[in-house]
Amino acid sequence: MKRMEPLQSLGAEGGTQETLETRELRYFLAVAEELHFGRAAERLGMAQPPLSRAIQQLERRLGVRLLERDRRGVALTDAGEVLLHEGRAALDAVTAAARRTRRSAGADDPAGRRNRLVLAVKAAASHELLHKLLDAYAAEPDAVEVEVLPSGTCEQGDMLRDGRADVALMHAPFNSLAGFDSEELLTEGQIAILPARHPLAARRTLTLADVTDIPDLPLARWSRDGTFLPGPGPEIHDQTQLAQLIALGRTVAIFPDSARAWLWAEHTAVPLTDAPPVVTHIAWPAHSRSLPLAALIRTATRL
Amino acid sequence: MKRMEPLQSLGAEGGTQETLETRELRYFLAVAEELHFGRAAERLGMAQPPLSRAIQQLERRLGVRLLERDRRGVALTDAGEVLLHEGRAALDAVTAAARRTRRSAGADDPAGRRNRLVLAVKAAASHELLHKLLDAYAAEPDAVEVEVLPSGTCEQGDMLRDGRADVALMHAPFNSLAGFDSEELLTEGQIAILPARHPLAARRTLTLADVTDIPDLPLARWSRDGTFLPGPGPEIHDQTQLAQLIALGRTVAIFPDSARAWLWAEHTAVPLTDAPPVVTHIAWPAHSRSLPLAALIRTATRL
DNA sequence: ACGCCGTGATACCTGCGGGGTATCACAGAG
DNA sequence: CTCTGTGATACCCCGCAGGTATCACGGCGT
Repeated sequence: MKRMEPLQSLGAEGGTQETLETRELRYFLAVAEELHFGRAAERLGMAQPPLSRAIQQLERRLGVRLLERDRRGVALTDAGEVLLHEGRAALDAVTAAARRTRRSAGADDPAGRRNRLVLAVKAAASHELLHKLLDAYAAEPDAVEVEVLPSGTCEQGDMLRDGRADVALMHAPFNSLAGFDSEELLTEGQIAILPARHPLAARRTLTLADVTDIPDLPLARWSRDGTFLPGPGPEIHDQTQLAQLIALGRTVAIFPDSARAWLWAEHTAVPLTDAPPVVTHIAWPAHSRSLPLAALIRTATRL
Repeated sequence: MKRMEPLQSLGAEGGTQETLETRELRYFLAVAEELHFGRAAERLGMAQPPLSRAIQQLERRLGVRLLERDRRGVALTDAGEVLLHEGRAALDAVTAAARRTRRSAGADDPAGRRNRLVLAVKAAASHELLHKLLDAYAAEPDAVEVEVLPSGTCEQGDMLRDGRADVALMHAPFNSLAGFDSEELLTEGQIAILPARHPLAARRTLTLADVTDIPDLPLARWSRDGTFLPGPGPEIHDQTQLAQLIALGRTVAIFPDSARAWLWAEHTAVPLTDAPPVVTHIAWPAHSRSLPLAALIRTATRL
């Protein structure tokens, strides 16, 4: 019955060898994003004092000053900025690990379907391609369930990073493929979608310059994570709304060729000669080792 | 003085919403790698019973069976396999966050040099290129300190992943660039390095087939994370040792062109006509936002 | 000038849970 | 049938995460 002595050697000069806990990362990210201990604590569902203490302890453990407290709010130091970025990535990786583990056992699915794949797609984009892909994959001998997860404007990358999705259809140059493996699937030109009655709708082709500066037809602005870039055009939340506004002659929009699939009678599509081509890729986390995923990718590439 | 009630709502059906703690990941990885609770506990510097409990609790929290205990050791379930892979990546990301944060404040450097870059290179590869790169970068107006970190055979990727390095020189197809951003720097052919006295050393060119099956000259085997692939050739730990063995007429080796820089008098280099070209890339974590890093990359691309 | 907010920091307390030791249950080997 | 080595249980303890109460203090309104 010899009890083990404390054994926390704790190097004399402030040993900071331990790896961070995700709790500490969560706390720091909350503070770094809010730049306000009170609000951060509220967001975390805890009181402010323990938060302050936890951050201090984190700074001590890292031996690095992360925040400049200025008696009137908080500012990030350079090191804090680094931890904000790196910590986000790390936390995403941790939640991805949990999500994918649960998914592989069907623990996050009401029907308990094991080992399914989640495919993130920009809502209503690449309908044609998606349809063909799903059909072709379903015909494969060892196909697993594929759940199609519609994602907001540009967040397929986030979904791959934090494990909500296993694989995504992404559209260069709108989505960044940085950090993922990917295969090219389809290249298409872009079209301007105009009200059929508008004079420009009669043209055979247009240029970007033609479309971006039409006095009576300001270009629509899409929401990007809830906020809108400033500009004259209407703020668009979903595609139906956009389609209606175009039909009413209030705006123009630029889309890849495949958007012709959902045009209305009051719409006219005119090819843009100088718009950059849109390349649809299938993308997945670079470290993935899933066999069903590999099969899906193989199917996609020989589409 | 109203005390807050417990408030841990804990969803009726076993709420498992929380994000994993890195401690749990560390524990699981240890067990999953050792496939033995006792050894894993020892490696973690703790006793076995708390480890068992922690893993059980992890399984409960995820709602997933990770290990098949079979009264004679332990086996991974499918879900366990997933968590092993994803968890490694996640843990790497967490330690990378800590390392890079500390580095950006100079907290991990005896001299306390802030904001330096760590460049991982395969020891003694691309001498020429590396030299030019460092010189060119040092001449830049806002250059920071660059620490050159020699890395073992193929672990530059690991070093980028876990934050020991910020940027690396990698050699396709030996290193996998998956998951990183990269720019191509240099393409070179490969040469066979032979003992000067060997008959084949007289040839102008050789093919892979010529070199791989020479009865009296078995191809050297490099150590890969401490172990060696089976084969007849000598086991090589470092380049000097290899050079000596070649000089003694005991083995052949295949290297990129730039290896000519360190040849001895007793060596002869013969171009291989059918060896795949080696492409040296500069690679960095895709999510990196560091300005000094961007400057280094810019310098590298215009060599 | 002076109290009044609102900021983050401190002081102090409590309870959960992470970690320890002792022991069990059991499967295979001798 | 014991002996050995596996992971699981039982039980205990104390460290620390988290709570409340309060402080120190910089702006700011009147």
